[in-house]
Amino acid sequence: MAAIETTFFSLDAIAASGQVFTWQRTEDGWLVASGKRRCLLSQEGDAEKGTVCVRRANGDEVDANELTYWHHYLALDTDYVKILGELAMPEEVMDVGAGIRVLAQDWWDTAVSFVVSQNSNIVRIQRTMDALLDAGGGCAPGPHELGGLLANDAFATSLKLGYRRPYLEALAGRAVGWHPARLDRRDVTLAESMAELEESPGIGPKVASCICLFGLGYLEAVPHDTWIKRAEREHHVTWDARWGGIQQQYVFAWMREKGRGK
DNA sequence: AGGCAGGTCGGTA
DNA sequence: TACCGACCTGCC
Repeated sequence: MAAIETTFFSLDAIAASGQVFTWQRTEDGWLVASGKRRCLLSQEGDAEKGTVCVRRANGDEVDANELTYWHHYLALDTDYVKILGELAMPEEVMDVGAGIRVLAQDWWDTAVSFVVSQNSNIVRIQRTMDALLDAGGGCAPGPHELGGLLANDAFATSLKLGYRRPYLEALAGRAVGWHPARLDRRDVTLAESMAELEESPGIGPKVASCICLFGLGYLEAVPHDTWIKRAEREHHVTWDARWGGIQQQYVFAWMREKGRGK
């Protein structure tokens, strides 16, 4: 099986960070879906120094092409030693978030996940996404497929989307034969991508910034959720212009860890 | 028991 | 522009 030496990397920390809802825990690792691809990931060692094993979903070897894809997906082609060094976050924040990286997810996966996520909680979001992954044969249903699934009233009701259902239907309809311009051109600004996404009902600034950060590679995008607003209010946090999104993930983990206590 | 959860929308000032 | 209540659901 393909093995990758890692530093500043933890599968468990990433899985718990609330940035991805297309991972499912298995006996000895994670069954991961991204777009129409799937793989099995496991890790030995810890966030500071470890080894990640990449296999096909059926346990077989991956070829070089697939390995390159997952290497990028896991942000292992990004220099976190440099970035974390320059972000210079307090040690306490670094410790709580140890091993978190911002994944390079499939944009559609993130669009579906974060429309589902609005005003909800992580347990519930994951349950809905698990049901969608199952319905999609292990991968998130594509736009056309999702539209069909949601048109089935019994299935749609079983997802318990509440008022998010029409939002997801609108997203599916809009994304048939369409994707953000960012995927075609590198020169699309964050503001332009945000505006483009916010044309879809149910996508506001928070969800749009999550899609931009997790699914479109804008590492400067900072999703403003309730925890982050509190961090700004109570701790006067400011955001790095280049990697604010990475910083946000660490602050998010730190705030949630602190919030658990009280 | 009931506030709150990785928000967004439409209405009001 | 800025603020407010409503909104499905169910965790904690």
